Amino acid sequence: MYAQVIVEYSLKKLDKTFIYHVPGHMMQEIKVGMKVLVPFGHQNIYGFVLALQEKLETEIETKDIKEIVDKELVLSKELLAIADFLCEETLCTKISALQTLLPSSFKAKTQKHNYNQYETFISLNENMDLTKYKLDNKRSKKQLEIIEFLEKQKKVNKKEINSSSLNLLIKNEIVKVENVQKYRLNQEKKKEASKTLTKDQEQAFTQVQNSLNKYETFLLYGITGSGKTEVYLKLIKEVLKNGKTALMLVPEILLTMQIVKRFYQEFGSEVAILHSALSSGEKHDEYLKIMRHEVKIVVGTRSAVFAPLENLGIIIIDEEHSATYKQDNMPRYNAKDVATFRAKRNNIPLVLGSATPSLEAMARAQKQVFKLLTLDKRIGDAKLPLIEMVDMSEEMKQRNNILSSLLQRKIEDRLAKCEQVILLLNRRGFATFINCSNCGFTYKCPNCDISLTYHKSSNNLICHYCGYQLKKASLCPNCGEDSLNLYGLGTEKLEEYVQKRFPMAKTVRMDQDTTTRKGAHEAFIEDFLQEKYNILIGTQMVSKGLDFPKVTLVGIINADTSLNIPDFRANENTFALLNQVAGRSGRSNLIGEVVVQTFNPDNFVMECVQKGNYLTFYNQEMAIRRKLKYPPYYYLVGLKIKGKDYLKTLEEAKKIKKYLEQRVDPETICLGPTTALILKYNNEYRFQIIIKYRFDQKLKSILKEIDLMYNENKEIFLDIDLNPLHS
DNA sequence: AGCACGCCGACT
DNA sequence: GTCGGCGTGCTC
Repeated sequence: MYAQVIVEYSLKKLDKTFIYHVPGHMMQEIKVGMKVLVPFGHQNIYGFVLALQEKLETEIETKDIKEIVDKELVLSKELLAIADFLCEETLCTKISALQTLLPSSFKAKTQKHNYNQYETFISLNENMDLTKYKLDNKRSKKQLEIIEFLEKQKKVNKKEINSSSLNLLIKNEIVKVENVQKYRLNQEKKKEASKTLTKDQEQAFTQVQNSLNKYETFLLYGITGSGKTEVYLKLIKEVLKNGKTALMLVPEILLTMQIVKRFYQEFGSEVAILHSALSSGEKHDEYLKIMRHEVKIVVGTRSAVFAPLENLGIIIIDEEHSATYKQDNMPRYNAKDVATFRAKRNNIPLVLGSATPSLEAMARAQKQVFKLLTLDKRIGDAKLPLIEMVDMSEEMKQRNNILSSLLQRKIEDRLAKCEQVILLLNRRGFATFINCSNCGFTYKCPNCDISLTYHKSSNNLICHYCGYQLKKASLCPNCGEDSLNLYGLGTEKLEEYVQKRFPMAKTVRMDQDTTTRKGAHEAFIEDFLQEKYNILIGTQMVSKGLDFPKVTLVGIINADTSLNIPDFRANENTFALLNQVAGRSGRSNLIGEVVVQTFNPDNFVMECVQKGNYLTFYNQEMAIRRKLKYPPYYYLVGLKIKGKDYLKTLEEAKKIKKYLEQRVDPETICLGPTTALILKYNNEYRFQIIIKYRFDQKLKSILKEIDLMYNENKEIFLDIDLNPLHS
């Protein structure tokens, strides 16, 4: 028997199977989807078996497979099909598709490490004659004690006893030893009385329930606080009742910890979680639980969409509009597409939930491709917050350039009432750039084409793109004068300002800089929930999924930052972000307020945020997308051409553009090359070409061709992004 | 990716 | 005469 093996190196040249002979002793065990060790050239490397065959089609020399690496790991037909799908959707190699399906501990790679952890249990060996053993008067008192203890306890952890007498008992086979795999994460079920659903929730539930046995996509459009999670929980319970399994994706687990807790309460050890903040050992264990069918539900971030659940009954994607579902390095897959693929394959429903659906999703719902389910009321007596816009250009005249007088008054009011406040500023650090008033010098990143952000706590200047760091000098490094001025506002400065302005308030800042320590994020949230702080200051980290009943005021400090990014999704992202944060206010019986500080109060996005009107936003933004030929009316492809030499790279980009234009469908639009948003990044110049198309049968093969052409090129790097989220 | 093979420069 | 530089070519 022979096996087709794909090897561990991700190279276009090696993107094919190699045929190996299966030695006789492996014949019974070997299966398609297994990881094997094979001799390759002058070394032994790892690979996956993609097919088995009896005979060789052509007479070629073959080598023997060395060993089956892990008998438990067998990639299912479905996982292998997903790998094919990924190759097709992202133009990546087969092996890199397979590797991205797996947590790092299971990938095919040469360095290895044993991830399994065991616990040792001891018990009495029933096959031995205990009475006889005990009667032997050579036995020490300690030994007899242990035997007695084990007679009562039956089985105990070896750690509880561990003594030399125990070791003697083990040697004499009176006590037997058992190694049991220990999982790093364990959750007890804490049964909380299931909440009864509201009429709206019930209706949404029933509609999905009615199509549990067929492929259908639902868009659950539910405003913030409308209780989407409870609908998910009930659906999953229903699916489990039918003996099937469930997959639930969330944008970022840390920010959705409250949802995960709900899942643990409800399902306990039936849940596995998968996300990037887990250690590789923890991920390994969670993955094993899934493979061994010990869990029925997987909750996780993007890559959890590859969870090897069998007998899937439903896939749910919460916060469907979130950009985190798309991987922004190779392979650039979108978990939503993978979920759709799996839902189709398994004939099961896919539920997309959001308070601010992506335009793509809502457009499909409007065209009846997706079934629209609406939750337009908040649970309980909670009312939607009152949103006020403040024109910051007016405030600036009164020198209120950080907090408007309205926001200041309202903060004072909340502090007096002992209610809580969230302030959102989507920019970390202290000052966004530093400028010398004497000679005009500014600090810039030497690797990237942007100015450095000043972080006061560490007195560092940091590039937020490549991570370059520099200690800040007190005098201008160019002219030596003491005339460096700080401009721009970051969360660090905001916190300092708030502390000065409201000295009696306790503030806490949550951004990448304060939450790097593992668990810091959760600790902040827990403390804020317990009202140890009055004011929470943070980046968009504070916007998602959190439920603080005592928060009655949300201040959005600079609502325009995300609006001014030159990206076709800037409006959509801004609306989603502002709506999301606003939704943090007034989630209980207390009425909530939101103050949005903006320089563009007349912008339609701001108007829609103010009215909390998603559908108006949707309609207006759709008109813009149609006019400018952007998704969902057109599909996009983004090509990035990168290289160390500015001119050579630009020349090559122009060549690619020309080549494309000659070959694509006449209806297809090719734009560029233009400089990328950040022209120089990590010492490379970057240009981009955008392709817009509606139907183009040939496009993918043309792209594959171009990709191959630049594969060998050592000076120019080509990066193709099918359906990019940004442009 | 890694490793061998191969063909040119400064050394015991 | 040899050690070693890294260019190129191949891996069932």
